Amino acid sequence: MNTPRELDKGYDPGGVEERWYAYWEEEKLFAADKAGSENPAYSIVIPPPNVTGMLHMGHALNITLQDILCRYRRLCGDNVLWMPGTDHAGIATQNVVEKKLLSEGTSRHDLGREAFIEKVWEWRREYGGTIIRQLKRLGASCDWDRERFTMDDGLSMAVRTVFKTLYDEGLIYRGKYLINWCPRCHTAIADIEVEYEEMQGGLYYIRYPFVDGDGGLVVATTRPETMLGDTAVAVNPDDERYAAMAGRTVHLPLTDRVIPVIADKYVDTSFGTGALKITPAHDPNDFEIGRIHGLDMVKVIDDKGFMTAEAGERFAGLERSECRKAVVAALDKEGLLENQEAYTHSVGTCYRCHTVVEPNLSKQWFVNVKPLAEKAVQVVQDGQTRIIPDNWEKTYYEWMDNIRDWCVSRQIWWGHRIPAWYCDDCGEVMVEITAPGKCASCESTALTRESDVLDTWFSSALWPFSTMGWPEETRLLKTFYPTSVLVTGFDILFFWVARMLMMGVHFMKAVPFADVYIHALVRDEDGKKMSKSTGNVIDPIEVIENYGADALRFTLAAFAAQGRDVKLSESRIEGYRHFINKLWNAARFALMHIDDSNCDETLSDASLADRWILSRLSTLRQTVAEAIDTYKFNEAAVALYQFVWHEFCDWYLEAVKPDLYGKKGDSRREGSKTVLRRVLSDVLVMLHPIVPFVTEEIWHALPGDRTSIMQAAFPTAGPAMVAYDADAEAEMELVMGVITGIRNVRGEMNISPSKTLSAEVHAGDDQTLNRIAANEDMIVNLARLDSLTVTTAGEKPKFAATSVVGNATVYALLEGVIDFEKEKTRIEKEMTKLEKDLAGVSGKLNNEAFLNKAPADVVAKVRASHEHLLAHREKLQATLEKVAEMA
RNA sequence: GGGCGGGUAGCUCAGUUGGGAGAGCAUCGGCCUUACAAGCCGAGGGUCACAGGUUCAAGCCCUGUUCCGCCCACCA
Repeated sequence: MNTPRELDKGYDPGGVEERWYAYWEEEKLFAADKAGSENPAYSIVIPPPNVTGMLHMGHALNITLQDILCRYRRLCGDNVLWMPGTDHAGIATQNVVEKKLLSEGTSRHDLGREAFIEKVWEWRREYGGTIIRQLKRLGASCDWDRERFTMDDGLSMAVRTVFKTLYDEGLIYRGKYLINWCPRCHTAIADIEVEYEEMQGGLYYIRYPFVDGDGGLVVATTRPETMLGDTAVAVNPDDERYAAMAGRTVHLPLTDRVIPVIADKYVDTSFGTGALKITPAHDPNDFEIGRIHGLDMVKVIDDKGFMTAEAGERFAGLERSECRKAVVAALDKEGLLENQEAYTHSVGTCYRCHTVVEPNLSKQWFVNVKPLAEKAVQVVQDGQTRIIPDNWEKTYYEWMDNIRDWCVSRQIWWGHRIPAWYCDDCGEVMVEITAPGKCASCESTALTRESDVLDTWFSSALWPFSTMGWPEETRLLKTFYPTSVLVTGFDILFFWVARMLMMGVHFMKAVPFADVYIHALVRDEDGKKMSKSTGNVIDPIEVIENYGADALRFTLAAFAAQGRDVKLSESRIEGYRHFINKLWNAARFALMHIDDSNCDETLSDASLADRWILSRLSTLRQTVAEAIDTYKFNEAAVALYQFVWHEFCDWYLEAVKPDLYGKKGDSRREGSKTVLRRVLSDVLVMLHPIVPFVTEEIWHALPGDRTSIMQAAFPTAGPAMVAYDADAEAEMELVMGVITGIRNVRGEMNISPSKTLSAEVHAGDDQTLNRIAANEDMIVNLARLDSLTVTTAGEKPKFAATSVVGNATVYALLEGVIDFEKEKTRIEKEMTKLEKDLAGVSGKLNNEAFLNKAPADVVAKVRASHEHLLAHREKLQATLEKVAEMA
């Protein structure tokens, strides 16, 4: 293909995106570890979205940043593995499928465990691909042939191996403790899965009459229904009001039980009445006190949130909130409710369904994570894993230092079933990777498998190595573990990142990732976080349909400043869509001129504009590479935006038009065509990680046989023509200044762009004179002049508007047009600004301390600036006087 | 109670060896200039939350105050 393909007038992402994505997949361009690859390995494991998930802005940001890194690294020649997959999301998925069953008039209990699990797999086959398809629409360049699911056989093997190993090491145990119970999901949940919400409630003051003698103790509680399970009242031994009462007994109202008054320093004398009711089976702190004092544990609320028989005949069977009302009414009736006041406090809720959790006594499996946490803290302290931005390190340490045992068993059906078996005959507990045939103790074959499954995060914690084939020693592990970076939001720092570090260090003897890049959270308009379950999500797919995936990606990248949350605005996305279109049109223009012949790596004839844009390009190359290397995605995006729009389009393309439209075969024309092609092609490659679709589309319109832009190389120090050129930059700045000065006059004086002007420049030195004279054509062209005269000095032309640029004074000749009043105002305005700058600079130079203590280069800079300002003012002053005469 | 982040143009936000206050959108004025009106050329707009300190020099470093947001702990 020798002639450039013609591009449509405006960029329409529809169609283009699907076409190129299909092409990339067909060509296997996302595949890692292609045969013979000896290149440096670079790997990322995707934070696996829930299989039930729908793409939200949090995903979009997360995926975009990873995709930028992966695409960039591929362009740099690395052997890149981006491991994709989804999470089985135990509770979330079970909820979804249960809801579906409900709408079909059945339930999981009707089906039974096995049939239900089969239903979930069916659901997964039918709907589980949604989130993956959505990631693809965003452009994610994962190695899809390696896609994993946390319930895959291989991952299941990893889970069982880890479980057994930790059990054998004594780090996993089973026991009856007070855990957080969700009555709706009907399962235990871990401490960090409890979300606290402020709620309006009441504080109830209840009198517990003494058994011997008159009076009683009054306690305050927010949960009167739990009093039915009280087994003591505690007072602080240092509390003069109550100390003597310890050891006495009280009647537990509404029951026929008698409970002791005990002394414990835990009691806060300043809260409520200073006397605390103790319900060991339904409050974590009471549980602790109960253990210390050997109190009975009376469970009055069952697993579904209803009162048990132990709550007494009057209340058994009531739902817990109904029971609260009933208890309050009963107490009131018996005259034992002393007082009742409104009270706001935070209440724990289930992070999945936001039902109020019930602390409940229950037999569960736990991981003793402390020993694992210590090692995981160490590797961060050692710098084996860097957390970026590093202020998250503190949060990480804080949590790890105060970590408590992790309750990993869940009373649901969907998930990794705990690999433990109980002997029906002797009660022996066996933890094995595969089912034991008989009891290790009594040889009975009557074994029952544990019915609980594992917390979803247990399998997620193994993700960096389980996806690569562990416990097998695979080539994948050898090549790509530890991974290069983990990109994630801080909301799952504890849920996921910390646990991966613990498991990775423990089982692989190596950190799971060298870097952890923590990005901001995309919040909704109220500043609340968008969550999978609350449904307050903005749909990125809609944004993609309205603006294109590239516009969304560029916006997210430009927003991704470290340490700040993202609040998306429609107008911002629209602005970046305009940028995509700008790039498109610049390419269209370029393609009108470049052809197969201008691929030269050397330049025989370069104009100032050519040398200047190549110099700017060399700086851009460094800026972009450095920005991506340090996860400053916004800096990369902004630098590219600035270059493409305001340097390449605004100046370079306009400046080279006369050359391009010039005579065929002219060396200047050929030179510019070569530069044009070089810049466009380099910029496309640099932009590709951020906006993959439009860059691929343009890339293929370039002349010559093209492979994918994904197979191009990120611009490096060669070729020689792309180099920093201080001289070109200085000269171009002067020329741009002259042009801008004249344009400014036009604007301020309301002179139509269609009216051509003449101008005169008086240059103060030879270099300035030569530079301006050498670029007369560019100035005439871009300032829309009909003629330009350049001299070393001279009188100010009578009818002229003036601007001062460097060591030159530019006069736009305006005979018959000039409004001297206006001109006077214009110059005075500039003068005011100038005086202000001058005052600042003079102040410094008059300050001896500054001259003595500031670094020499700074002083020199200020001196130079001072001289420039003085010269500038002098020129303006002279002009102003002349203008004032005319006005 | 502990910790973290933030307060910069009308809005959304960039801004690190401390030395020039910036971008996008919005606003105002002028343009169909053959890549682009999704565009072009100009312009206006600031007590960098407040108060003190360090420094020759502070949006940036330190202290205090205040407001907003988030996380953790406690919550009888």
